[in-house]
Amino acid sequence: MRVAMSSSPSKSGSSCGEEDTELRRGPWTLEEDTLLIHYITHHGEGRWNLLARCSGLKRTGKSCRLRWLNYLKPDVKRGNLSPEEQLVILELHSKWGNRWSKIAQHLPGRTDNEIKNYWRTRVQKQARHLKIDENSAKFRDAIRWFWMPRLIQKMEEEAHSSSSSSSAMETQSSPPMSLLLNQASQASLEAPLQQGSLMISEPTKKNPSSGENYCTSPSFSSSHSMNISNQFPHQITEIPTSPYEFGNIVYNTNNSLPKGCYNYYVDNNGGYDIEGFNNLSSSMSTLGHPLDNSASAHYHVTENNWIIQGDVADNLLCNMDDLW
DNA sequence: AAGGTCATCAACCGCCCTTCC
DNA sequence: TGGAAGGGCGGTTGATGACCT
Repeated sequence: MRVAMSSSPSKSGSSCGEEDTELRRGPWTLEEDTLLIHYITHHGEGRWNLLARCSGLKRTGKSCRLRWLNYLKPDVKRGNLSPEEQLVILELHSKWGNRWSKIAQHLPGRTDNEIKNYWRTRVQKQARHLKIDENSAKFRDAIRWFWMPRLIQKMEEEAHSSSSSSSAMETQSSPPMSLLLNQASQASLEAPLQQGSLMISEPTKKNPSSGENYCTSPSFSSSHSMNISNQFPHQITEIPTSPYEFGNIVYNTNNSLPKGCYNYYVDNNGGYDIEGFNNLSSSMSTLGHPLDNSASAHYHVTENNWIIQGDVADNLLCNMDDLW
């Protein structure tokens, strides 16, 4: 069937009277919204073409459905995506690609359209800025190694700020983080192309590399640990065997954490810049860092843990607050 | 202040699958 | 069983507002 966006009336039988000759298009008016809400309130969802005919709306069934699902439905969330939600999107997109509706199932209140728009306007934009193919392993690694840790950092920051202001409020507003991440983890288990699961752990107290207590920037009392189980990521090329640095960012491997763990440590500084990221990216590529774009080799994450730490990373990385 | 550019997002399009008759 | 209708999904477009010069 092809829904003709034309003025031709429906051929199917209908008890809802005469059809109009002109179907409306474009932005919905308040009157149309009210009409749609009123109709669905009394008749429920579904049978969208019938709804379109019977409600008096001069819209196609598809248009009505889209308007309801993406905008009018009571449980649709409005406003910016939280860092937790962004993290889930990044994680699930790495598994499923552009399966927006499937990803949306794990983000209560968010629509596939919203997630798709987010990806196109934010994520793809960064790929363009970095001059990296959005589908490349390099870009996926950039997301995993820098942007996801940054989101985790923001989540921690928000958790700290909300806990300091009101623990009661936190229990009201924070559950989506654990909920969503659990869902992402569960989704990973269900995914046919399973590449890993994702969870947020309690802050690690020790630097796994040195065994010493790990200390981030003064304004941030705990490090962030992101554990991602094995089989992930599959594109990464080679692993450094000893710590090495870029500016104040240290890359390290160690075997002190349980196999299957994949840890990021990010400091609390923001204010990154695109150029810095590009420099970092190219530097890492020359040394065979995961940002290397070679797809021929495989990274066995079960044997390694990476550390990224520093206190003036703002000179090296993108400004995540601007990016996201 | 005005015009140009860019980013965002609601809405539409076309394809495809499922359900119904 | 096959065609029509209903509905879902990913890709794309265009209106609008923010920002810049």
